[in-house]
Amino acid sequence: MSETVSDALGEPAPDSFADGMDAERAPTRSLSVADRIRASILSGDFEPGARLHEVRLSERLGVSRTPVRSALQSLASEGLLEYAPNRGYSVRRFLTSEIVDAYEIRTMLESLAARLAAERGLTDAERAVIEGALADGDAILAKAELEEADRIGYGAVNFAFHDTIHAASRCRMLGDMIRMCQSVPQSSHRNVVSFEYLEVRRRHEDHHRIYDAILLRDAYRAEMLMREHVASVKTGLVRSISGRAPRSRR
Amino acid sequence: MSETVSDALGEPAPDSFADGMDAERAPTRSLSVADRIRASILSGDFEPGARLHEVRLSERLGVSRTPVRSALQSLASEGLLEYAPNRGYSVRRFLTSEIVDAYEIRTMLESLAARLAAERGLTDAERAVIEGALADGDAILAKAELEEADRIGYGAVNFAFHDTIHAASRCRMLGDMIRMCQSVPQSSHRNVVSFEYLEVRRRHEDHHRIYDAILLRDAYRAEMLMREHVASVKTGLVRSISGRAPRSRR
DNA sequence: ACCGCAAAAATTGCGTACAATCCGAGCGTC
DNA sequence: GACGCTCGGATTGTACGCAATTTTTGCGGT
Repeated sequence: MSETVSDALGEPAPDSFADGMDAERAPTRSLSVADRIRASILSGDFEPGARLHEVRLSERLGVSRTPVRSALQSLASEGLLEYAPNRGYSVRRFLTSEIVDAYEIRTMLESLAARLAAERGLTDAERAVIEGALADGDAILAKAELEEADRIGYGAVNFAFHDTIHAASRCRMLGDMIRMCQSVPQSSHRNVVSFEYLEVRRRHEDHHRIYDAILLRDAYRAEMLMREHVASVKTGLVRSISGRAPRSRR
Repeated sequence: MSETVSDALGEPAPDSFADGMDAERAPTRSLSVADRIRASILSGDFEPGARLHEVRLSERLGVSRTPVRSALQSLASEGLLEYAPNRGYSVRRFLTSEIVDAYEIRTMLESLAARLAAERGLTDAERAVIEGALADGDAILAKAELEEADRIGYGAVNFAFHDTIHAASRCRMLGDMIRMCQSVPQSSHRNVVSFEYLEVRRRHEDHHRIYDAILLRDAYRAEMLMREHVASVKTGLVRSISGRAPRSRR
């Protein structure tokens, strides 16, 4: 059993691209268009390095170039696209080294979030969410084997756990940066991390310990546990990339 | 003797706002306008929370609303402005806690950069730059007292040192994120950090040790030294904010 | 006076036309 | 045949006008 790395530590799922039926909950076309293009890229509709022509996108999406340009600029600032003046936007090409590096960064940021959460404490609501997530995870793992539905369920549990800690850090910039790390597409869904029962169980145990440390306001332990927790996912990713060490960069 | 925190670890200096004489080296109006508005904000031309009206800016800058809108969006993604759909952009208000938090984040990121630099090694050019910066710093500190020019000179030395390590991390996202931390305006140049001779000397000694660790490929030591190096600046900032502990948040 | 509501003003969002720039094909020269 | 140049098409950058939304203003009721 294995799943994409993205689920290993929790991540929102994209939806389809050119569905004109899009509910368009977004308050403005620019934002809506950005969401749709982002989802399209993350679902692999464009080759890495492909140019994104403003007119074609605007025709395909049924809007003018203006909101498309705005959306492209947003996506570039998110790191999903590259921009060259007078030469437009293209899908950013991620080297495997960049994907691994994103986990290095995320390791530092998530461990900081855990430390800050421990230092600053949790609200009642946050405690409730985490305890719910831990209980749900316990339930899923009570069975000795994981089905597809369990993996999806655990992904949600996992996301709730981490997301709540980000919130508990009371530091918006930190959450934003972690989001940027998560938005690095995992090499077009090609890189998978080992997702065996024991791996999940171990990560879930980590969650329990991290929560304990935060509750006890043990900032140092919370930081170190979270650091190891995320770093282990990186290690698994590196290993799965093909058993050999992360290849030289550039 | 003291200087703004921004110089304590190196940061580019902004230039004036509406100087139409602006060389406009930027390849496009949008980028040029973004630079000018950014400089204007960082130099304190706008109150925190102030709305930025597109038409007024476009008139003041002598361009149409289109590049202004593009520039505002860029600045918002940099974290300098806040955006609300249909309600425009306003200068982001930074709580002192957010400024301190930015240093917390930067501590983690810079220490990671130092570790990666140690793991991955320096190019000849990078070694040369750092050794030059260290030598220049030695020269400045040979005198037992610092004049204004020395402080400016040391700021440049300091910037070169850190910037080269960021580059040596071979991790673009890391550099980008550190830049975001640096772009948090230090509470309108009001927060200053102790900048006495001994403080600078100590930081310069840190630089020497960090460089040694990187040269020796001692990743752990490089990380820890850099962590303490940046954290000490944060501590100084917190102390200078008024001698009392960082006040409770929210 | 205070509150709610409606119309007007101000401001942002979007569409479209035009200008500037970039890229490649074709041609001429060496 | 290779190199450089010019020209044409394609694409992005900018200006401007109108539509949509928000905010302010003004009025009537209580």
